[in-house]
Amino acid sequence: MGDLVSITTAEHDALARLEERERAVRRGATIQRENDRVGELFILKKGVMMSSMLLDDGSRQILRFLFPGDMMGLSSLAYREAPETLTALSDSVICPFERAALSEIVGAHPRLGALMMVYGQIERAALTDRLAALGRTSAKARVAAVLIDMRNRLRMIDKSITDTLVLGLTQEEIGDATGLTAVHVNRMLRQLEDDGLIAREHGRITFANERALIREANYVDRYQGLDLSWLPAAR
Amino acid sequence: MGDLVSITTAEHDALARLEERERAVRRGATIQRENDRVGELFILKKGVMMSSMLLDDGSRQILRFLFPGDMMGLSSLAYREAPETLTALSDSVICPFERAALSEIVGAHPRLGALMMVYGQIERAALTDRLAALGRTSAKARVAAVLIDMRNRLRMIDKSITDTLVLGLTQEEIGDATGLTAVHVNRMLRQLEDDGLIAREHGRITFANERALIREANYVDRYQGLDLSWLPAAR
DNA sequence: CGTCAAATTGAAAATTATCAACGAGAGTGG
DNA sequence: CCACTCTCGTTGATAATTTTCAATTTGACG
Repeated sequence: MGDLVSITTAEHDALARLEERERAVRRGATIQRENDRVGELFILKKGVMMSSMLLDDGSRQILRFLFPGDMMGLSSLAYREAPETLTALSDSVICPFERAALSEIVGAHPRLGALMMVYGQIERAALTDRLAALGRTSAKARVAAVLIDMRNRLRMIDKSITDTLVLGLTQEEIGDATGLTAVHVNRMLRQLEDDGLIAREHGRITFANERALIREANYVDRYQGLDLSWLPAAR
Repeated sequence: MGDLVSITTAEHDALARLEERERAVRRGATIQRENDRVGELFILKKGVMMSSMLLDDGSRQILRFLFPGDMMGLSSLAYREAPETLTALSDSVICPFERAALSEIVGAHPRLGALMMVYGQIERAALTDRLAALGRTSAKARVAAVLIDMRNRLRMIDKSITDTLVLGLTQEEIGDATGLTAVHVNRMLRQLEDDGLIAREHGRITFANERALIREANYVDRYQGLDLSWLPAAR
């Protein structure tokens, strides 16, 4: 949240209290399973995770990739049972906390409450972008969008990333995020490569023509264009 | 919100202040256009509306259908420019209000702030369900899901609706919501009819086999299974 | 070196889109 | 009251996209 607006010491301390406890999570481990009774909320401190849903026929839809600083399991605020599954894509560190801790913070620091609403709207915009992508864009565009999104969000943690990245996703995972089969993801990656938009060597992807890739993907960066001028003063 | 939890008089009055101004909107009219500078937020008081996005190639994705009681344009809380378009599907009445009004309410009534977060999570779950549907279910299932969802949400306003409803959507609109063409929506409706799951006569749809329809659609009602026991006491 | 998950490729099948035509019903102006 | 027009729904034929199935190949790692 500190990336959105500058935070006072008191606010910082309040947020830090959410991160008092830490828990390491291994790649592949699930910390919240769909339809299980919900428990804690989490902040992702280190690593990459994903939120997903499983359908009756066994297929999986990845809803969102999660990066350090993201809050996870907010559905506990509304539901008795979790609507989504949370799984680590890399070895990660999470900070579990209670719903009550959130209530307290928002009570004591109204501006942080407002920031959470902002955070919620950014997430919402990201979800609706993906909805539009799944509903109305080609397989190639959807794969391109995942690549760009991954790059941008990884860059928020590690500024050194520019046009080359290690995805850390299998083609099956890309397929589960884009609503495609792993086989077709493979073909789309090859097409993007043949078109000269990307280059690949061992799981490392280079953006050979970033502008064209962004155009191909219909990509909009939802961490841009924010307007936080209305936020209440810090207290 | 009063449907979620019982509301005190003070809370009720605070919310009523958001609905002081009213504005009638004609079917087809747009009250917020994508990429336009955002202005007010709205509560839908009467009628049915939709939120949608337009893609570069001119195709449209309907993100969500909106019913009385829904808040609209919350993206103004985060963005300078609107990420989605808001359009009336029937003659409607909306109540515009300012961001500041929301801040005040949340400041004065923490429990209403918490309820807004709950509301946000319900919306989120609805969006992720649709994401999974677009990514991983068949055309027939997606069309069935729209029918059931419409029925359930209309029933929240009008309890007399049980197994028959007037959709109020063209097949093109159903297509824009499900990521299909109008032609294919037509064929899927015919299939659902041939399968004996629904019956149709003039735009009126009857659920002939509700259980099978829900199974076909993979439908989960996100207004069920809420847990609001953690909410702070009213103040 | 052996093993196993992941990536790659080809061929065939299934799903969905596109194109084109026609019909039914609702308003509109003469 | 009668063309006329327009949107919406319907249907058939064909094309494009994506999946499925079945092999291989590659690379990482014990």
